[in-house]
Amino acid sequence: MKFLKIPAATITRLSLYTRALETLIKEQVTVVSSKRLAELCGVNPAQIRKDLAYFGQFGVRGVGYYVKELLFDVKKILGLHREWKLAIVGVGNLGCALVAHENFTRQGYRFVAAFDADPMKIGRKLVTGLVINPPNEMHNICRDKQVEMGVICTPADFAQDIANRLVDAGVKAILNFAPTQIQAPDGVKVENVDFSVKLDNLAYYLTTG
Amino acid sequence: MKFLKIPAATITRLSLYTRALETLIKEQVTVVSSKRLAELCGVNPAQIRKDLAYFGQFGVRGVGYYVKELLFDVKKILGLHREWKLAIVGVGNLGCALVAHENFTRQGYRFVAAFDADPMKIGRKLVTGLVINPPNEMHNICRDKQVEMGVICTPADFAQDIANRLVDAGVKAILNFAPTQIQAPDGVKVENVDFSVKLDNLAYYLTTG
DNA sequence: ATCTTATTGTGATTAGAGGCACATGCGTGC
DNA sequence: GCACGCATGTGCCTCTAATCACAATAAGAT
Ligand SMILES: NC(=O)c1ccc[n+]([C@@H]2O[C@H](COP(=O)([O-])OP(=O)(O)OC[C@H]3O[C@@H](n4cnc5c(N)ncnc54)[C@H](O)[C@@H]3O)[C@@H](O)[C@H]2O)c1
Ligand SMILES: NC(=O)c1ccc[n+]([C@@H]2O[C@H](COP(=O)([O-])OP(=O)(O)OC[C@H]3O[C@@H](n4cnc5c(N)ncnc54)[C@H](O)[C@@H]3O)[C@@H](O)[C@H]2O)c1
Repeated sequence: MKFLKIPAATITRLSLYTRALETLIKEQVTVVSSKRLAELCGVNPAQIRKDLAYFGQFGVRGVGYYVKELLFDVKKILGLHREWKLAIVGVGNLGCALVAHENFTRQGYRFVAAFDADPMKIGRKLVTGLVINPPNEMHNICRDKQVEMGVICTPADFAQDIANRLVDAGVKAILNFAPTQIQAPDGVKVENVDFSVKLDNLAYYLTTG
Repeated sequence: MKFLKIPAATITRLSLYTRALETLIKEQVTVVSSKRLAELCGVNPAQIRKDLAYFGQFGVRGVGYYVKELLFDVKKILGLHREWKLAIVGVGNLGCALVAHENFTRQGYRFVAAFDADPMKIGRKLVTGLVINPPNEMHNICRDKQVEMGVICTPADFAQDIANRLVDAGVKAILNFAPTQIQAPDGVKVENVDFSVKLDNLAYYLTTG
């Protein structure tokens, strides 16, 4: 089981499952069937069972899944049982919103470094107390603070350069908000968050049906 | 051709192609091969040709695609040849960043209405001059201003309620930033933008490889 | 202890998307 | 005006992912 290649879509769904499970916990639900969970997540029940089957057996036949246990297990699979250290590059409108967002902290994502090229911003403190540093210190600071993930919130033109610096600083995972395709060497994972693409999808839908 | 079912992934890629084509125009490139475009977008050349083939023939054999023409055609396919009217609900950190974002305007997405439940915010003007209205005026204002897409930037607990109101106001497309699954009737398209899911993907990658 | 009921885990099946490879056809040069 | 080179458009194949359907099995009732 462990050695099968796991679809990327499965990982994405696992993330969704953790959310649904967290709301179930809030609602004091202790046991959930794949059917019910599937409804909450908008997927097929068999899909859930199969997704989980990649990693082992977590349910009880005839009963379902114990919510708290399953949440624990899925979080562990995803690597959410520990804290992750992030750096943000580009503390503009979007960057500030991200740093301020307290859900991330709750989930174990912590911003431990911030960078911006704007001389007016360097040295200033964010609401969280984080000091903004110049980009040329990225290498040293990221290594010092053991940054594991980099978040790019600069204009698109600089994104590739920033990515290179992050990689150079030993960062192996990048979340890119700039609307551009970033090249990274093997062993470095890049995820893009792209609002306009989503809007374009909606535009297409409204245009064509 | 026109009547085949078109994969969602194709639409997403078309959006990527428009970006690459726009940068090519900036670089004064007039003709591009599927091979070159594929490199820029990080996809397979045949994929590009196939994606375009769903909608017609746009290239010249032995030559490639005329950049400007192709951009025009792809934009038209996506419905980006016109302006779209958006409403934002929840003008917090993220909501403000979105409204302030000038790329959207450049692409033809225009925020024509803003809503927030916070009494301190109602009546205030955003940087764009847009006035913040209370949620109970959503129905009338959206209809008045002919809002076509709704953007949800409220905390997750309120997202479904907001979505219902938007649907009620005739909005047929919703971009949801709240980390929750939204139910909408047939004929209404919901797209989710979910940062934490992307972070979770990175966490999984760093944990498992 | 056995039967019933519910729901998992999974092999088989179906659907679909991506990639290959070649025939098609346009432009250029001779 | 003809031949050659080059990149498109597309049929076919492969591979992957999603769904179905059922056998395995746990809990509770009789
Ligand atoms: N704001 C949005 O809603 C939104 C939506 C979609 C995409 N994006 C993308 O996210 C990115 C940031 O958007 P924003 O609205 O925050 O823009 P912004 O202009 O408010 O902020 C950009 C920040 O990056 C900094 N910066 C510029 N060059 C830099 C460099 N080389 N190194 C470090 N920092 C640098 C600037 O000083 C500024 O603080 C852009 O690529 C934008 O296209 C934003
Ligand atoms: N900020 C981020 O980086 C980030 C990242 C991921 C997800 N999100 C999600 O985006 C959403 C907004 O995030 P944010 O950081 O802007 O939060 P925020 O708290 O800064 O803003 C939320 C806004 O919504 C308003 N609001 C609350 N209830 C409302 C209602 N019923 N009707 C209308 N408005 C209402 C609030 O008054 C506030 O202005 C949240 O769901 C959050 O989880 C944000």
